[in-house]
Amino acid sequence: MEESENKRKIIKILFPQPLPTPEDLEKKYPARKLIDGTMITRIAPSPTGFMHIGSLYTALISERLAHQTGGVFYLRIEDTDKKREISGVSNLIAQALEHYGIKIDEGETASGFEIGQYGPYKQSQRVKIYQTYIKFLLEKNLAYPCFSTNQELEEMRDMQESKSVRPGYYKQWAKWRDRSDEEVLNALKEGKKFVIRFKSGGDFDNKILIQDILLGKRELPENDQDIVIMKSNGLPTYHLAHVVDDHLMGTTHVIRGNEWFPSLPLHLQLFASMRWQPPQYGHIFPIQKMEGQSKRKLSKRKDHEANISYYEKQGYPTDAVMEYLLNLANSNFEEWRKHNPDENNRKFKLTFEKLSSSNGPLFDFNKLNDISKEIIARYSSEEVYCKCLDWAKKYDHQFAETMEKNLDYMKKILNIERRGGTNVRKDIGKWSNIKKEVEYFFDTDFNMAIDDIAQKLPGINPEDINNIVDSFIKSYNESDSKDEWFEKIKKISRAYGYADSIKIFKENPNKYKGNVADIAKIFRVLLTGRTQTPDLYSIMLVLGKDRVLKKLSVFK
RNA sequence: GGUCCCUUCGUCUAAUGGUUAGGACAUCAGGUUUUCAUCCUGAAAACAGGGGUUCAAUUCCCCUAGGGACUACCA
Repeated sequence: MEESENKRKIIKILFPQPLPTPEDLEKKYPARKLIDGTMITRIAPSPTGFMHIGSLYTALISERLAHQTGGVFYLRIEDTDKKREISGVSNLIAQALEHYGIKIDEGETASGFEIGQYGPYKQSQRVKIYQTYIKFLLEKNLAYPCFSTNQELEEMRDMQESKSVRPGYYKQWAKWRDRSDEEVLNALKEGKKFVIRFKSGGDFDNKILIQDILLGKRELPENDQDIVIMKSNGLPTYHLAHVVDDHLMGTTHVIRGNEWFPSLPLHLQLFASMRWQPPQYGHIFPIQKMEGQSKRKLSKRKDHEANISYYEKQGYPTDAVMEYLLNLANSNFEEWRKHNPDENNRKFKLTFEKLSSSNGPLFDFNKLNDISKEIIARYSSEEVYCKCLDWAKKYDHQFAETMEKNLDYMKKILNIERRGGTNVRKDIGKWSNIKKEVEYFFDTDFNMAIDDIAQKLPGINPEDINNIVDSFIKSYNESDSKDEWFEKIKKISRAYGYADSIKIFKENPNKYKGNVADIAKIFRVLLTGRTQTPDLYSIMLVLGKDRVLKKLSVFK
């Protein structure tokens, strides 16, 4: 009798302020009405830096699954670690999600407003909720205060290591687990710092059977660690917050990184001790990178491509990044895209079954670039112009200015080999490439060194070059049709001992100095400084007579 | 150290108790195109190793190796 009296005292000291009861909270956050198969999913990042490509990946998967099943996808900010938090980042996450077209139904949106009935969606604003359940666990004798100092814990760990026993705070190592209420009261009166620990009933030698959506049936040892559920600053740890929030917010499927897999027994234990139904879990592998001989997780610090803002800075269309990730998630996406080239990728049905359970994939820029080129090739020149301009306004002001000043000219340039025809150009993979691709259209003071030119035109007699250019200039007429224009090129080819078609040249390679492609190459190099460009005729048309002549005459 | 996960072309992956182990990207070589591209065709390229089970194993089982995750008052 006296014992429970003391216990009440302890709880009163621990939580002097009034708290809602678990019943209050159940009423405030009623279970969601679900139809069979509806999924409620979430993304729950911690605002400790930029948004990781892996978070975007899990967000994408979670969102698609929720919305495909008529469910809800929400954003919850896990900001219980005040030391590592970087202010302003939480909204960056919402903005990033919006930027990539991942629609959240609940949580703080990009504009800063919170929507949804199950909020607040920021854990730091839910402290009372967590404390309600911590108090509940204390009352049920499923939790207890622990006054061990960091130093004591460290010493304990060293001891465990030296005896080579499993480290941690459990069983006989859990010093405060079975202290009397008097001792606890005394410690509190002395004003000692404390945390609240979960009192685990688990045994490490027992195995529990779990069912992961992606990994299937697995066995894990029971959790016997008395893990901290409330830190000394009164905030909950991830484990407690996860269990409370995902229960109250009605999450049905938790998709998260597989670094959480080992703590699954703990989470299930917590759900059980609250008598709650746990959600279904799916643990996905992180996107990795090769370093030397070994793979490793994409690191926030070391790898610029870990940060999703990298892709924006580079100017990859958001769809390209999304489709690349979709492709990683379900490899049959590729097949679907092939048969549905013009569909919005939202029409693609993402499935758990196809979600790979293999090791973490290596990030493949070749693949991203390819996907991106295909996507950009499908855009009209108008779209290319607008999207590129949007990008340049943010990341290349000078180029943005150039684009705006030369709006019509720029559109003409971008329109070359892009009018929805069958032979669309696929050489632009990201907006930051465009500048280089159109450079020569603006470079009127073209002053390429003669040596450079000769280098790009090996095997062609410099004197010939001179004469060929001369003949061309003499016959050049800006209003020539493509056929007329090419006829002139052919004529020049013949005049200087070059075959006027590749076919003819191949029939008698020894008869000619080269073929019409070599002649075209001369003009290509002189006009653009490069050997690979879009259609030459179109380029000249867009450049206009003045620029063409200026560029050609520079060589003289 | 302990616990757990993973392993098919360079990369992402498909499939299967019996297949010439399929596709995509990348690479290379041809071809079409009046130039450059696009496009088309083709080539090279993989079941980590060793044991079982089986008429038959890449597929099932075991071991080994390699890789990864976790082992915080971080998430």
